[in-house]
Amino acid sequence: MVEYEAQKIEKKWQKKWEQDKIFEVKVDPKKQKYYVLEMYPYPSGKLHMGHLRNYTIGDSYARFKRMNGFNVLYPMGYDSFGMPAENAAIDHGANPEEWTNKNINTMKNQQKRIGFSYDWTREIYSHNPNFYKWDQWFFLQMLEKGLAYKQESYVNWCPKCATVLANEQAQGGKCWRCNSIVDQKFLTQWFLKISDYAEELLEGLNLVDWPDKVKIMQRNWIGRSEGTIIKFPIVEDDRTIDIFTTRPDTLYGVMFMVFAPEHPWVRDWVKGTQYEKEFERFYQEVMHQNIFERTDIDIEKKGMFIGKYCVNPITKEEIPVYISNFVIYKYGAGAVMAVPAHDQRDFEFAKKYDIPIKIVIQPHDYELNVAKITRAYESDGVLVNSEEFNGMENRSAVKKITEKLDELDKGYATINYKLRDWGISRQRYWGCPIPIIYCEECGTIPVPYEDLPVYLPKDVTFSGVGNPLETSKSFITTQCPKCGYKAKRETNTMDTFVDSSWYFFAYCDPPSIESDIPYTKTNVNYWGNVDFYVGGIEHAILHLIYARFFTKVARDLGLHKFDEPFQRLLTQGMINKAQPFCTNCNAFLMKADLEQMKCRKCGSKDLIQKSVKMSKSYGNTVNPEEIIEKYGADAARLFILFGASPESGLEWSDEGVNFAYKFVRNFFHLLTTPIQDKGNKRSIRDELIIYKLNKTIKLVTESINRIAIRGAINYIIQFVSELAKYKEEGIMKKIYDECREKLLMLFHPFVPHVTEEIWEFIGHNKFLSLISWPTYNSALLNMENDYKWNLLNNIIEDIKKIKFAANINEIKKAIIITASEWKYKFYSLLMILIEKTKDQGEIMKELMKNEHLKIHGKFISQITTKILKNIGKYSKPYIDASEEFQFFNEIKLIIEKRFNCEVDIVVEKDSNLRKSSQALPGRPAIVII
RNA sequence: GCGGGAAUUGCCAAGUCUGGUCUACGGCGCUGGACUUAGAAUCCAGUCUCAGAGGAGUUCGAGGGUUCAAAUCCCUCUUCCCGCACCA
Repeated sequence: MVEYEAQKIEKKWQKKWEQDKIFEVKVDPKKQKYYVLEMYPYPSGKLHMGHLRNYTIGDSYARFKRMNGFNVLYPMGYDSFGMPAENAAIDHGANPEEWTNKNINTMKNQQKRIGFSYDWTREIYSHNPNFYKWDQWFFLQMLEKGLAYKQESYVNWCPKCATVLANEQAQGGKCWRCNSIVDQKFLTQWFLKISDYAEELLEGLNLVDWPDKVKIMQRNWIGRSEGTIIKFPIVEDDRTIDIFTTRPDTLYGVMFMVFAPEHPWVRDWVKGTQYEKEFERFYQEVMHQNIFERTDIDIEKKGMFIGKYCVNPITKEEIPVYISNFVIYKYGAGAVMAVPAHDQRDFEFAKKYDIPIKIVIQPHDYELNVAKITRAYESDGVLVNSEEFNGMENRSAVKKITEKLDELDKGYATINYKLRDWGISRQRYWGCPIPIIYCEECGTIPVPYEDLPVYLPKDVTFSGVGNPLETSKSFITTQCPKCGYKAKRETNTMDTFVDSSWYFFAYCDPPSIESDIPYTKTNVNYWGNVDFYVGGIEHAILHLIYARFFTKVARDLGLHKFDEPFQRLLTQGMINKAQPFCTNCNAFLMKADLEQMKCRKCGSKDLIQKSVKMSKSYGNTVNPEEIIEKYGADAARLFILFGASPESGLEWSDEGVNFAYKFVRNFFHLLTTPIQDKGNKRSIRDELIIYKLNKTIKLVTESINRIAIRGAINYIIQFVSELAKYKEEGIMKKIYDECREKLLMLFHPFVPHVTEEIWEFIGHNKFLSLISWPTYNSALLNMENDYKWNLLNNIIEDIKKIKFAANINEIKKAIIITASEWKYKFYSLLMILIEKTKDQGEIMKELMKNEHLKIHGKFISQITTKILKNIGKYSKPYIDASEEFQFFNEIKLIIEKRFNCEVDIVVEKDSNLRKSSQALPGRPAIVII
C-alpha cells in the first residue's frame, strides 16, 4: 500500500505547477474569460484562518472555472501601505519598507504552501512606485475634472492613529482600525467628490449580483432622500436660511428654527446682545461633545433662544430662532425647521422650552387635540390650519406646497444625499504622497504628470510625534513647477483605500512607471470586470463603495467600459471557536484570564464553553501554518470548505480537521490500492454505480455553480462511500476506472494536490488541473434507475432493520420474496386512479370492478388506506414483476457478501411462508433465519 | 425606532427557493462490538421513545391555517444576532 504523505505530495505539486507555469494566463479573445478575486490583503506577515477561508473559496471556484474551459484570471497582491509598518518603525525602529517586504514574503510563502492557483506574474503591491504613481495620476486627473478639492472643515480625527479618518472609517464614532473614540478637528484636507456619483452609485446596485444585505447597507449609507429646499427670510438680515426638509407638507406648522451653535451667523447675531454670554457658555459646552455624542439618540437635547427671528415664507409669521446641540453644522444647511406637532424630536424640544405647538395634519380616524397630545403625530392625514391646502391629503400636499414655494421663488424640490465627500488626506508617512506643491507666489500647484511619481522619501525620523514625512527635508523642499522658485510639498499622504480602489484593474495589466496610462484599455476590457469577488462584510461601505466610485471615474476618463467593478460578491462568514464563558456575567474570558480559568469580574470558576469569533484578544486563534504542518493543505482546505457554507459562520473544531484529514487519507488509499477485477460480465450493480456517478457529476456541478460548496463536497463524500462499497464487492475494471477518474476531477478544485497525485499514480501525464470538467449522461438519470437504486438500498436497509429488531446476531439465510404479478397491476391501476380522485370509496369501487383484484379485496383495501395517507411516499413501480425478480437475482451476490449469508430469491406464489403475502412491488417480503 | 438575518433531533450543521423515500445529509460526541497485553489508531453497529420482523408513536422556536401530504407554503407571536440611527 502506498502511504499518504501530505507534505511530500503537496510540495511536489506546488513545485510542478510553478515550474510549468500552468496558472499564468494571457489575453485570448477566442476564449471566454473569468475573473476571480479575493479582497486585497494587508500583509500583516502572518496568514490567519480568515485568509485561509477567503482564498480557499476563491481558489476552488477559480479551479472549477478553469476546468470548465474558461480563461481564468486569478491574481494576488498586497495592500502594503498603512499604519502597522509605520508603527513598527516608531516602536522598534524598523524600516517600514523592509518590514513590509519581509511580511509580504512570509505571507506569500504561506499562500504558496496551500496551493492556490494564482498567476504570480501579475502580483502587485501598493508601495511599489510602479503602482502608486497611478494613485497620483488618478488624483491629478480628478483635480482637473474638479473631482478632487481642498477644503477646511471639521473632520474625524483618531488620536491614537494620529490621523484624519473618512466618514466611512469613523464607525459609530470609533476608529475602524483601532476602535478609539474619534474627535472632531477643524483642518484643511483633500477630498474626492464621491457625492457627484451618489445617484449612479445607488443605481448601479441594481446591476450587480451582491448579497441584499450589502446592497441595503450601501443604499442606507448613500441615503438618498427627496425633499424641498425652503428659504426662510431672517428678520433684520438680508440673507435667507435655505433649509432642506422631507416634510414641506408641515410648513404651516413650523413654530421655530434651530441652528447649529457653530453656525457662523449665530455668533454675529448674538454679538453685543443679552444672549451673548449665555451663548458662549453653551457653545463651549456643545463643542466639548463630539459629533457622535451630539447625535446619540439618548443624549439630552439642549438649546437656547438667541433673540433672533425668521419668517415663515408662506404664513409670513415670525418664528423664533433657537440653537441646539442636536443640529450639526456640516449636515445640510446647519439649521432645521421645527414642527413640534409632527416631529417627535421637535415636540420634545418645544415642550422643554415652552414653544407653542400647532397641529397641521389630522389623522383620518380620530382628532388630535393640541392641549392633550403627549407626543408628535408623525403619520399621514389631512391638512388643517394650512389655508388653501386644508382638506388635502398630506402626501399630495408635499408636492403642492413645494410647487407653490417654487412659484413664489421661496423654495424648490431637490434631492439630498447622506453620502459625504471622501476625505483622503492622512497625516502619516507610509502611504502614497499627494502630488501637490505649495508655492508662496503661485499657490497650490499640482505636480506635472511628467514628474510623477512623487517618491516617498527614506530620510525620515520616526519620533512617534507628528507626521514623519514632515521630517524629510529632501522631500519637503522643492521648486515650484510654475515659477521655479523654492516651494514646499504637500506632506499628507493618501488614504490607503485609494490603492484598493483600482488595484483590480491593475491586475489586468500590471502598471509601470514607464507608461503614460495606468493600464491599457484592451486588456482591462477583456479581463474585466471581476466576475466573482470574495471578501468580508466589513468592507460593505468602505472599500466596496470607494472602488465603485473609482470605477465610474476611470470609465469617465475613458480607461475602460465598465460601470461596476465587481459583478458577483460573496461575503464569507467568520470563523468561530469555543471559548470559556461566564454565564453569570454574560462575558467571555479574554486571553489574559485564561491561565486562571476564572471569570475576571465575579471570580466564578463555573464556566461553559461557547462559540465566539476567532480573535487575538480572546486568544482562541488557530495558526494555519500549524494545521498545514500537521494535516496538510488539502485536509485544511477540505475542512474549511466542508465545515459550513461559505456565507455562514464556521465553527472551528480540531475533531473536524481530523475528520477531513482521515477522509483525504482514506480517499487516497481507496483509489490507490489494487482492485479485484470480477471480469466482463456486466451486472445491474455496474449499471447502478455508473448511474450514481452521473448523478453525482450533475449534483456537484450544479452545486458549485451555485457556490454551494459544502453541498458539492457532501455529494462527493457520498459517492466515495458508494465507490468503496462497489470496490469491496468486486468491480469491472472499465467501470471502476471511469468512476475513479471522474471522481478525481470532481474533487480536484477542493483538494488539488492529492487528486493530482492519484491522477499521476494511475498513469496520466497531463496535469489534472488542466483537464476538462466531466459531463454527465442525462439519459441515465431516469426514473427507472432512481427506482432501482432505491430498491437496492432499501433491501439492505430493511435486512439491517429486521436483524436489529429481531435481535439476530448472525444471519444464516435471507429469503427475499417478490410480489405476485397481480399486485403490480393493482399498483399501476391505483396510481392512475389517484390522479383522478382521492376519495377512497370511489377508488375501491373502481378497483373492485376488476375480477382479478376483487378476490384480494381485503388486502387491497388495507394497502389503499395506507397509500392514501401520503401518496407521494409511494411511487408507481417502474419495473414489472419479472424484471424485479431478475433484479434481485442480480444483486443477490451483493447481499450475500454484505451480510455474509446465503440468499434465496423466490416469487410469492412459489413460497409457502406466511410472510410472503406481505410482499409488495418494490418491497419484497423478507425472511431471515 | 428603522432595516436585514436566523431559530432544525446532545453539540456543530445540511435541508426551506422547487411540499412527498425527511426520523431529517455529514461531522463531533456518546454506547456496544471486533482487533489489541492495555491504550491510541482503525473497522462494524447503534444513538427521539416504545417494539423479539422491516412496525408504531412523537419531533424541525410557539400557536394557527392551506394540503391527500408541511422542517419546507401562508398568518400571528417569542427569542437571538447583525447593520443604521435625533439625516433635518
